[in-house]
Amino acid sequence: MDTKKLFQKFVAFTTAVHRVKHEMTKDVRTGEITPVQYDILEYIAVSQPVTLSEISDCQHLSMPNASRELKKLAEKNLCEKFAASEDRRKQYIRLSKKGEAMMNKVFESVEARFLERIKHASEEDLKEIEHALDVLHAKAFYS
Amino acid sequence: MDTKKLFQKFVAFTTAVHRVKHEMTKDVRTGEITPVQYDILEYIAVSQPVTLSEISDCQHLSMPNASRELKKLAEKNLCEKFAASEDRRKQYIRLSKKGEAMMNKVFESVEARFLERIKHASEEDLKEIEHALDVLHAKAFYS
DNA sequence: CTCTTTAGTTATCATTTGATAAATAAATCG
DNA sequence: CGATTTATTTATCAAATGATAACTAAAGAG
Repeated sequence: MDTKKLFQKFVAFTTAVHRVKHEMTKDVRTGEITPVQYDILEYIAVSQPVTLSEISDCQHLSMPNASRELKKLAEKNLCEKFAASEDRRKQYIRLSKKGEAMMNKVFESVEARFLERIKHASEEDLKEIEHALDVLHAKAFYS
Repeated sequence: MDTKKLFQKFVAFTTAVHRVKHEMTKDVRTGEITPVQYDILEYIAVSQPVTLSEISDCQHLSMPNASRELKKLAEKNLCEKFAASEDRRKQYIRLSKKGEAMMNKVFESVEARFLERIKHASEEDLKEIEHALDVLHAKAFYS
């Protein structure tokens, strides 16, 4: 196998994923939050409940900066902190009602665009897409 | 086909691509340039020669901001502008020798990590990966 | 019970990024 | 030719982000 060619495809593909993701989410960000705050909210939505340390690690933010941004999100009533019973230093974070509502709207909108994007795909195509997602996730974009 | 489930895979996959790309490129950025400047350089490297307007469009930067960042890159001798003969308002932009050298090193390093990432894949696996890249690029992450 | 480590906060400062207004200069349109 | 559009620049300001130091409070180790 010509891995050089494979690598080029890998790069082009990665760029395409970036572009498409940006296009699908660019206007879902309300004026209320910054890009970094949106990323944090998205992460919480998918992984809640999470700790501050996890946000810091996964979003590549220092603890002080993560703490600051989370405070702003809490002030905007988009997420809530609650103490962990096992360890009183820790706190778990989850979306508030308002945060849930916002992220639900976001995901609905993104899903609609996704469906639009695959609307001309046949049942076969969809199977192929699903399989391709599984393959790449497992063999190239694993953690 | 359960498109709900497919959408969830799509989201999880997109996140994984982000994460992997970040991991593969995080330390290739020398201290000399900012993240936005790195993105511009990467875009020039792949698409050169490009115009300022193209950078502005593709990198989602306003013209004034694109112009500013490009000026900084030119001052660092990482890229060069040259007038377009057809239209004297335009200028084409390409990497300088130094910029080429920098980006070559970057791509080498990323390629090495890519190879590391797929080193345990069999010849069959590689074929499957390549096919999956083609399928997804054409049917889900097209432009 | 001290010592060290872990989780998180607050404050501060520098840098980066984004947004906007106003300018130049060349191309194109009528 | 004059008016408009296109490509780009410069300047300026506000906001977002990143980095660092110094702090509190609880947990865990010996």
